Amino acid sequence: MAYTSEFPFVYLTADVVAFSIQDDALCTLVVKRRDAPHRGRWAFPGGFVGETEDVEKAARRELREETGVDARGLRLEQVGVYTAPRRDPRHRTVSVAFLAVLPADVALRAGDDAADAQWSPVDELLEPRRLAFDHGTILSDAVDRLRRDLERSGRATEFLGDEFTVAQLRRVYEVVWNRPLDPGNFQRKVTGVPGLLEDSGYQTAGGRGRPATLYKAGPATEIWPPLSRERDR
Amino acid sequence: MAYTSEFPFVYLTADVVAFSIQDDALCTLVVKRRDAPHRGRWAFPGGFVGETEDVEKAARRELREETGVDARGLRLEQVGVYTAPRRDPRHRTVSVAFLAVLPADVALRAGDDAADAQWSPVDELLEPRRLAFDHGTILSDAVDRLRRDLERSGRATEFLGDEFTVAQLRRVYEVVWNRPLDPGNFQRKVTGVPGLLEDSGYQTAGGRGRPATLYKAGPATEIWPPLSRERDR
DNA sequence: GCAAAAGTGTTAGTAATACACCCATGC
DNA sequence: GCATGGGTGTATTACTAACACTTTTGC
Repeated sequence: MAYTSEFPFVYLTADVVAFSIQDDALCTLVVKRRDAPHRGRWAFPGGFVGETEDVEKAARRELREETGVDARGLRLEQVGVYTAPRRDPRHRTVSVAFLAVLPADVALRAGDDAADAQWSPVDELLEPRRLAFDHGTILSDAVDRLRRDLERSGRATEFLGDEFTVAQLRRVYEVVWNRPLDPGNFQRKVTGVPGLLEDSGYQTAGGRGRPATLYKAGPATEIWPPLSRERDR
Repeated sequence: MAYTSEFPFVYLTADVVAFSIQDDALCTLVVKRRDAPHRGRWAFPGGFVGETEDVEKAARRELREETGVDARGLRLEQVGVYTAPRRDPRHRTVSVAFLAVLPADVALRAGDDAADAQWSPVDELLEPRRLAFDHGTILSDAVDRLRRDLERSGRATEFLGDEFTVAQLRRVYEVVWNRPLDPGNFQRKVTGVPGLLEDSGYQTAGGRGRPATLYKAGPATEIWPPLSRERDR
């Protein structure tokens, strides 16, 4: 027994909701729980924060340990904190949830703490009781945040590799927002934001149709005016 | 010594950033700290969350205990969680920050835990070292959130009483955004959002100029298209 | 009447939308 | 040639922004 306290305390954990697009579906990285509670169910990679460890750093560490994804240089964004008194039946545990975006081709490797790690479609995970603890709520909040982010930020490029076409970027938006976008208007919009996309000088080759310009993500982080996803609901 | 743990733990606190407009300035409710650390400096009302207590409930309780503000029915919104290992020098403490909006005329009463409670202008509190702990960062985040909220939500009415004029509502926006708005365009915009404002049937009397219609907040919670504050920076 | 504040009209510019159309490639 | 997807042109509609103008009060 190593720690004592005069006051009630809580455990602090960090969880990572890592998105990517697999087979044209928005997916998140989940690991199968090996131990009780919720043994055998899926959960987001995450775990206890070290005594003097930064929460964001703990999130990166857990992501690497449980899934093999190297999170150095990955942008983590705080989604929220989950604090319900009985959300973990063992002891009160407060979880800080982070959102991350990964390209489709990252390599996975299940770690020691997890029986398995895999990409699962968000649609399936949002069905009742698919996820352990309150991770369904966390996922729902994270998806909302991601959808909003894409309106004003250039984050969508993080779903893609270093070089990509406008059509690939549009596909990201269509999958995340679950609605079709007009190819022509999208093209004009994103190429018109100063600093958002940089022409790599290369083009696609070998596909059907006219070759497309390959772009790199530019220095701009904000899209103004924002892309609209709601106007015509 | 009441509590023991095998693992490192943290204390959980809830803090409330309560905004109101006093003398045409955006203010937040702060209390003077009676004890170390940061004795004598200003901090947001807040404190430890009870063992089985909901965090949001703790926030309401602390607001009432430390400032005398009755927080029943008040809308609290999570701003974020603050977790830096040394943010409290005594022991690692994780704070969940909430944002609230109050009308200008709420009654204050300093509570047991605080030597004093008062409204202070945000501009002053944002100066270096005015606030205890990392409350300067919390305030900065809360102000950003508030400014964004006003773009799309009808929250601005919470700064006012039950009945108010369009000019008073516009003044709220001008103070929070710190920029002038065109009276005519603002009028058209807010009265044009279905369900945002409801005509109370009354008018102002006794002031200079033409009497204004008194409105009540309507059921609409979303302003679409949003009010724009950035287009012409 | 005059000042002041509420509220409306008008116009120009900007952006979103829909969709026609041309371009460049594989086959 | 034809199909396919990349990319541009263009008309319509919607909204913003600027500001002139009318309305209704106190003095």
